[in-house]
Amino acid sequence: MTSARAVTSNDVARRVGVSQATVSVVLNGARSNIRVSEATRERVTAAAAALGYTPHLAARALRRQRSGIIGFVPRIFRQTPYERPIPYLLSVHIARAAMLGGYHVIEVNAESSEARAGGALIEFLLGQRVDGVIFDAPDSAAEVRRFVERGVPVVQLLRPHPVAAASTITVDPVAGIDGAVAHLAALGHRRIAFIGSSRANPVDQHRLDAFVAALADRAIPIPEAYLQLGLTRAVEGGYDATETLLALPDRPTALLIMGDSLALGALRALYERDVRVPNAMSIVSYDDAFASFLYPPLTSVAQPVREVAERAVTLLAARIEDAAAAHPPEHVVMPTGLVVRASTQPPPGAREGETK
Amino acid sequence: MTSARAVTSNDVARRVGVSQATVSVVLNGARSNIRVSEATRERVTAAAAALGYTPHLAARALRRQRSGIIGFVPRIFRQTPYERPIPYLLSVHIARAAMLGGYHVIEVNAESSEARAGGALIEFLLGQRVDGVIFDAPDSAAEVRRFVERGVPVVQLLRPHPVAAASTITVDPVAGIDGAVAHLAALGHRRIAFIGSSRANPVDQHRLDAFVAALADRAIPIPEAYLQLGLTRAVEGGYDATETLLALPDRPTALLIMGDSLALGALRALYERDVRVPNAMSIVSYDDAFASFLYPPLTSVAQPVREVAERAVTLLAARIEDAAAAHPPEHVVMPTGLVVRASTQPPPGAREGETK
DNA sequence: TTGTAAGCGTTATCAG
DNA sequence: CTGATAACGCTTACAA
Repeated sequence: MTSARAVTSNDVARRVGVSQATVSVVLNGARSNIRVSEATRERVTAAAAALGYTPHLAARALRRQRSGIIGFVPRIFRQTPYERPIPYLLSVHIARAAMLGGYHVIEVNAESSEARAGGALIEFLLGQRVDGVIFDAPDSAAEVRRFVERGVPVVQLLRPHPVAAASTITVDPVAGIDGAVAHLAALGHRRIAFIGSSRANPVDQHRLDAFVAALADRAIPIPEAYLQLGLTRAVEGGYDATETLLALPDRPTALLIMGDSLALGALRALYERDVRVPNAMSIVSYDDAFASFLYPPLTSVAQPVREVAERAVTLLAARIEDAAAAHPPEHVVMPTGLVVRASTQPPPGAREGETK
Repeated sequence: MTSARAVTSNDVARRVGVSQATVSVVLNGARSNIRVSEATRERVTAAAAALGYTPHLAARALRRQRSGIIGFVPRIFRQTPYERPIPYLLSVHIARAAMLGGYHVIEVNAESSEARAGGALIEFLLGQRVDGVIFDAPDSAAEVRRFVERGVPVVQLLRPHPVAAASTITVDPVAGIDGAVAHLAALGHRRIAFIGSSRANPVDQHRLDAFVAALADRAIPIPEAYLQLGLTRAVEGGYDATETLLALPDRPTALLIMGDSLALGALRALYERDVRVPNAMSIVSYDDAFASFLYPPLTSVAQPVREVAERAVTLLAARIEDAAAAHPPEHVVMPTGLVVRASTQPPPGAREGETK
């Protein structure tokens, strides 16, 4: 019932009647020129399969001075997974891209800031001697530096901290947000409100700026009350902001909402008040994570999450596989785009009339 | 710019002017009785901190013959968390519980059956010499056996395969489903439809049986057309099933839906046809994963996901930490319960009248 | 109280 | 073409 000691390359060697080194050479494929006869090669692979041999990765990592592992540190949880769709998608795509590149991913999750503050998760990745690390919106610059200091290649995604030697891959919201405003304006909307996060983070500020600029370009006025910022709790934040907007004397006809989770809350507020989407209110979300699953399927500003993930992996792989070369940090910026679905329509009284 | 070799316990030792073994003893805390003087202890810990020493886990695992890692193999991906809510929650709770128990979790994900079939993920966990494995609805019994054969403790969650030596933690749907039917019946519903998966899996069969039995107990008839089974794609499956039910001449007044994702699709179909929930149609979902975020917040049969996760970890920990003892497989069954929210109401013409 | 040394399972560098 | 052999960084008897 208890585990007999796991089978080692030595066991395989003994069974074939060959040295352990030969087993290693055979099993590592075409490395170090083809020096083994076809006959022994076959006997070795057969024996390995028969015994169910699986190389001990820890031993290999120790010897090779390379773990073959990329660490992934997603942003801290808020509430439930359903309120953090982007890190989830990143996780999926990073794992896939890494496997294609011959790496494995170890993802460390903390459900709270405190759990993370202890540093146990970071310490775990350091202890595993990960070959590279991907941060999604790191908690602090200090976390990032832990790796940089040790010469571990790091790439920060989406909401980077300013750390000199770390690469970043971010998304430029301008094209998507301008596209969204253009789309709404073309439909005839002139009362467009914005639901977003506080301006504390430059990324959020950037989105807001893009929105304000897009309105200005089209000479669309923007009352102060149309800017709903500083939301903390995702779904509930969207709900509250929408309630506030609906109570306004001059209610907006369209909402630009900085996240699918926020949009979920907004939809709820609208349903409750019987404000139909898109008939009475148009909605555009940001993320395009699960926007297509909602009813109505939401027009959304799409972040190229998959491309970001793939780029992150190839960027790390290049640094890992040629550690000797100088690798100045790269700063990649990827574009956003608009996906039009069923949540946008001309505003209520514009059905047949001015398109302006 | 390139990584100087990572700092080892040897480096720490040299800096303090003490043997490497002493460093190891100090840093492993109170293990192997207190044999080091307070003075050297302090100098060692100080030096370790100063140098930023992090033990090389691979080396430790090699020596200790224990990785300190629990593997988690969630069921195969479907797109977003909204289509696979349960494994997502399991992941969160397993990671938390493991950390509390002094373990780390490595979770391996495949976005498709093919990616998994290659066995690279399983091979990775075997190679890491995980101390134990948690499967969430394993893909095949063969996967599970790979670990059992090697004496690695295994626990299968929710949808186990019949593998002799593996423990299981499952959920009994009866209490929750009977509770749901009782709740609907008490509200006056007599036309209750069921949206679920094919009967291929015993777990799904069990849920269906529970539903049929609950109806029989209350002498509520169940037309064949009210059983919508064999759905494959989660959100879309719920949508299609609901459309079919709405087209029936004798339309149901309540839906019992075997998953939050299915319910998401159902809600969409209902919104599209302007069937108001709960006024014109009552809905109960199964899972209670994100049921509370939808509008209206759904009455739902709750699976004790967190308890399942915690139990899985403690079960494994017991086996890992006392490998010598005989550990017959355990088969834990946990109960479900009903959470009443806003998606259930008396059926349309029963507002004031017969309750029976 | 501390140091020495063996060995965990690999890979890689040598000779043969 | 193949076999010794020396690390990799750590834990743990055992010796001093």
